[in-house]
Amino acid sequence: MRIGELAQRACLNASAIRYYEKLGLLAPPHRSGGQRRYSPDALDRVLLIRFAGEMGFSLPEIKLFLSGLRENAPVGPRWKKLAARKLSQVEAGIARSLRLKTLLQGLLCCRCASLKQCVTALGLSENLRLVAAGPR
Amino acid sequence: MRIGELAQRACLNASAIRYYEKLGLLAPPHRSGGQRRYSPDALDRVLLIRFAGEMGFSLPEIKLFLSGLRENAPVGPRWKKLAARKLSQVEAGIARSLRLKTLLQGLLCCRCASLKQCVTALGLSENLRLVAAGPR
DNA sequence: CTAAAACTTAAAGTCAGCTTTAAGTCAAGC
DNA sequence: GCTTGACTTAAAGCTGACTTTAAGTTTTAG
Repeated sequence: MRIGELAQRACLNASAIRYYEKLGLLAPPHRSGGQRRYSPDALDRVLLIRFAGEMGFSLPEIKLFLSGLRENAPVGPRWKKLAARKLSQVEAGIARSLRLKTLLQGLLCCRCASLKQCVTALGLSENLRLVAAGPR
Repeated sequence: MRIGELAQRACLNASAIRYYEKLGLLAPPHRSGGQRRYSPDALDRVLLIRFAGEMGFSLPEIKLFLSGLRENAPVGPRWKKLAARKLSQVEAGIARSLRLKTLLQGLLCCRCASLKQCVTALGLSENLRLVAAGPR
């Protein structure tokens, strides 16, 4: 498989594949006449990287846990630890977003004469601190 | 009030205040010997900007709705429209994060022999599309 | 009066995750 | 053999919300 086909199948730009390789997330493949040729396994790998990315893991984090990933190896404690940490981050993000939602709904429904009044009427200085204490 | 005091009271860096001024979110204040001097109202304005920022509005968006903000003017339809849009974005983000949470929990609890098996066993290619269809 | 702290500016740097550009090489179809 | 499209590289550019830097000015405390 050439890089263009791999990219297309993974719904990525070819430059992203090269970028992953440069970062060490993807092993340098065989080359034919200077051009990269990929085995079908590479697609799995790329999809796994994308999947982890969608889960909110950064590329260095993905590199970290893929580096310990052997073919058919059990899901290790390192991965579990990372995933648990990410889970709590996601939960914190949800909690924060729910507070935001409540605030936005409050602002949308209120009948204050001005936005400023509205903000103070809702006692947002307290909520502001809660909202500001987001994830990451 | 000098810029340092304003910044401290708003829990910001002074450079952020100057940045807001440069973007047109904050009116250029009086100057004494070339240095900015702020009225107490400026603090309200800055806090309102920060608050909107915490709500997920970008600085251009904030500029847009603050530009129509008059002292004690009623909350206008423009603001309502922006806020409603932001609300739906926040809701979409929450929905996405909840799916992520479910997936992470599934991955953490499963007993698959390998991460790759696990990912395919959970039918993540479908969820992947759902998760990928996030806000923004 | 002096030293330090706070201020001024424009421009460049930071972070992530890529994309774009420039200038060139390789492969495929006719 | 020639054209077109896919590929190669390193380096620069993009977004957003600032921060940092460098070099200079003003204010304040002692």
